[in-house]
Amino acid sequence: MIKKKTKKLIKKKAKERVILQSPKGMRDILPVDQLLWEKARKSANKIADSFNFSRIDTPILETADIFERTGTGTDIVEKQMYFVKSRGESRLVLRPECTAPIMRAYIQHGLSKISQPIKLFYIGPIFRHEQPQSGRFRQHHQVGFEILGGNSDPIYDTIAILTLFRLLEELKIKNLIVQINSIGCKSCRPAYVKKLQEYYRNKQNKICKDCRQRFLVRPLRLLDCKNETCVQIKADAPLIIDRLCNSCKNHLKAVLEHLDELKVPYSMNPYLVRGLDYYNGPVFEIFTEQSSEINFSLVGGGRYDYLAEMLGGVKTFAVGGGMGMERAIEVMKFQQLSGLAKNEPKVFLVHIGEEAKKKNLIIFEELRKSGIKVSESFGKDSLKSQLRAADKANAILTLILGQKEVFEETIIIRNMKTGVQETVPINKVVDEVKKRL
RNA sequence: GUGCCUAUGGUGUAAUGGUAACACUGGAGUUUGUGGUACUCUCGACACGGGUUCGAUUCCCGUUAGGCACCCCA
Repeated sequence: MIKKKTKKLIKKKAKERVILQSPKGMRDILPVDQLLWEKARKSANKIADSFNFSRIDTPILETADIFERTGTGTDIVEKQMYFVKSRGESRLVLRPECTAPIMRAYIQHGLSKISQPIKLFYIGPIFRHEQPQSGRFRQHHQVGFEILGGNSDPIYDTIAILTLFRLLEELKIKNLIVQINSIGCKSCRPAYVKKLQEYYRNKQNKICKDCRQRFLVRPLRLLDCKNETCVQIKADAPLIIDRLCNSCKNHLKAVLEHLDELKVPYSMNPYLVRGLDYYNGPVFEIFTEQSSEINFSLVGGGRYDYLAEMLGGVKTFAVGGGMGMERAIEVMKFQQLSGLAKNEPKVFLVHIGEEAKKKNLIIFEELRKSGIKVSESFGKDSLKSQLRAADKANAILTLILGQKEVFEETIIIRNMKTGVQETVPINKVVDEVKKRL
């Protein structure tokens, strides 16, 4: 007994360290993955630029209000927001999405007063307290494109879809398909919902528990259920695309025609709905086909003409969508499309002796200033280990400086591929290196 | 939030009721001024807490994290 206690105490003392772990569902992005992230960010910037979207950054914290006003009845807002303890009285949350904050900024800064529509894009982290899974995190990053203001021309829906589609293409992701649906507007959706509820009313005892809940709160979600009997019942349920008003019907039709002309592959998904309440009209998601391992959507979006009013602004036509960066990167890895070239050093510095090391520091600066990427392992002293390091760094040339060379004011240039070495005057080293690269 | 599965060095894997093996990686070296192959040496782990036991990395419970499904979503 005593023995055990003592032992545990010793063990405890030895292990008296904090258990360091990133919070659940939140990950470090390590150097090995940064190339992919860099690629994703660069591509987003490139696409944004070519489609004339301007960058906007909004705070990571927002007052809870703006989400609560725009997402009543949605899980994202009701169950998944992170509240931040702060000194003031305002209730702050980590943003669970970016569309509402951007609309907030649009209203707050009077962006409706400049030429419309205004095209905005963003890249940043968002936070949702949900159960992590592959492709699902509590902190994830989205890049999104929003078109605010102007009229509700279907061409803008098309551009929103096209921009995100081209971004995925730019990331070399293959087998893309857009899924599209329309969820109607204020004039046709209520009538449809009524019809849907009528259909389900006498089937209450057949559908699952969740669906009975949905029946009351969010009837559109009835169409999302994967429960076996629910799926059967769903098959005969009225579909919203059959009951759209003329305006919504024509709007959707126009978008589809544009997509046809652009040869963007799409399929109608009459069961597609959105997680947030402010959407109307066409909604879309983008998937990759064929991979059973990846069954999540990479992009989601739609039209949200009611959002501005919900936030207390005037009616503003708007459409947009976002791409999940983690998911896109996951697919890039899965499809092995990484083929990204690291910017590797061209020249490696090797020293023998203290004098040479000092001198090498100067040469390091000279080369660096003249735009040559140079690496070293100043902390190692043996020639062998330094050359080994040069090899691992994939250097093209290695500059070897020993005592003899310091004395003679020369330096050895070694071609790492051929092994050929030449001795050159040290004051011409930059030119000599450039000549050989 | 619910259910099921998992947890051993940095990575990928072993084995065991008596404190852990292998490979890769990292570090040092193979007579000291020459890398990429080979060889030698070396650093490095039983997620955390509790219980059963003479003794737990191993069995049990809890926590945490990861995976999968549901919910939902990018």
